[in-house]
Amino acid sequence: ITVDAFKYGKIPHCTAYFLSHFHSDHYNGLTSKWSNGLIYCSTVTGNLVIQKLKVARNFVRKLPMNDEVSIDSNNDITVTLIDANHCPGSALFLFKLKDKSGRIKRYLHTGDFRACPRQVLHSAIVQPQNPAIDILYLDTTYLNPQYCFPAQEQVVNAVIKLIRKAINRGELIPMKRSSGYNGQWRNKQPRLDKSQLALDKCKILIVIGTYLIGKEKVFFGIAKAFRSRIYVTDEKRKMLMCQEIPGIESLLTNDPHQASVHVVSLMSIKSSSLFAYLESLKPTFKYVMAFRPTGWAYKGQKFSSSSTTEEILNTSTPFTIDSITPTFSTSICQIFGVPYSEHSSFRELAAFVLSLNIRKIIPTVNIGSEKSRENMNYWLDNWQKEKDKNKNIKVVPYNTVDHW
DNA sequence: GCGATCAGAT
DNA sequence: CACATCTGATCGC
Repeated sequence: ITVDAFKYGKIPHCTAYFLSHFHSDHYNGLTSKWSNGLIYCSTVTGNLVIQKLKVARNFVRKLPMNDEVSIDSNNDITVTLIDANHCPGSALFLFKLKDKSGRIKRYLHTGDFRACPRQVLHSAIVQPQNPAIDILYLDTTYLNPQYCFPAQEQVVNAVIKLIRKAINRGELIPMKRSSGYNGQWRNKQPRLDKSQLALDKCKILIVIGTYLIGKEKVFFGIAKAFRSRIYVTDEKRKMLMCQEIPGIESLLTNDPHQASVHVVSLMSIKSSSLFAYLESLKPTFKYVMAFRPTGWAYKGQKFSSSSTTEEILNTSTPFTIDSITPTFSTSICQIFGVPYSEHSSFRELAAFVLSLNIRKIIPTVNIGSEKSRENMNYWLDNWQKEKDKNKNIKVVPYNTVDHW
């Protein structure tokens, strides 16, 4: 069995190639010519592999979420897919492998994930009902105390409030950029009556930067709040159609003038491109507010190596409308980085590891340098020892199953 | 002239 | 600087 290992071509003795989610750094090497073995993944990821990469159908095995399924004739290998909360179709893989003596070994591979209580509450792994996980392969992208961004929901709500504030004003809100020069501001104060309190009426365009797949909750959330349709390219529409979201088609449009919320590539969120974009959409739009959702956008309080586990778990990360500052701001164009992450924060990694009984943890990200491996192991060892002290392991307390 | 690989930008 | 690309240059055939 391998996970996200397509760039090596045929791997000796590998009979099952698993794909955790549809991001290119994970499916790298998978092309229409693939014939090295069966690919196992979620339904959504499978749809994308067939649609986008044109991999032959008979090489793709779409697996259901949450059910334990056997992948060999002897029933010696089973897998259970758990929603990874990363991008649509992303999954954690729980493998159970029976060895020659009949003992079952459990391996949990997180792929890329944003840890949440729902995952550790899954009947296949919840403590204390389940045996220990022998090996956890962990997405350690933000396993560093400086990464303490807020919940996705909080970020989306703050963005909606910021947009509403601009609508109420009838134009963009003058804001200080985090550093450097801002362009000239006009003095005019538009006056709006109530009928004009909508994005299209005040000609404000909302632009969201995304990759091929991911950040859907940001643009669906904004579109819903302001009753706007969503402009996407035909390419992006195809990607979204693979996700089997009910009623999605009436929300999308390929006419940029028919939607106040536009989804574009993250790379086109820069001032030069946005001015040109705005110009091309005259006179439908006069202003543009652009958002780049990314994990590193948060400048909040940080933990240090002296922080106790209790501090880490109990420290919240406040995020409100006032936390949002533009990286670029003129009277017609603003760009905001918002800490909307699809990887676990440092805190969430702590909560995830502390909620499970794990024999051994193998980090899968930031493993290039010795220094970084040492730092990560420091925290992982701390949390593992913490559990040894308390003996009985249980799920770290939470308010909602959606996030710690 | 094509694909593979890599530096660079965002 | 992380992320997950995308673009453009360079290398090999």
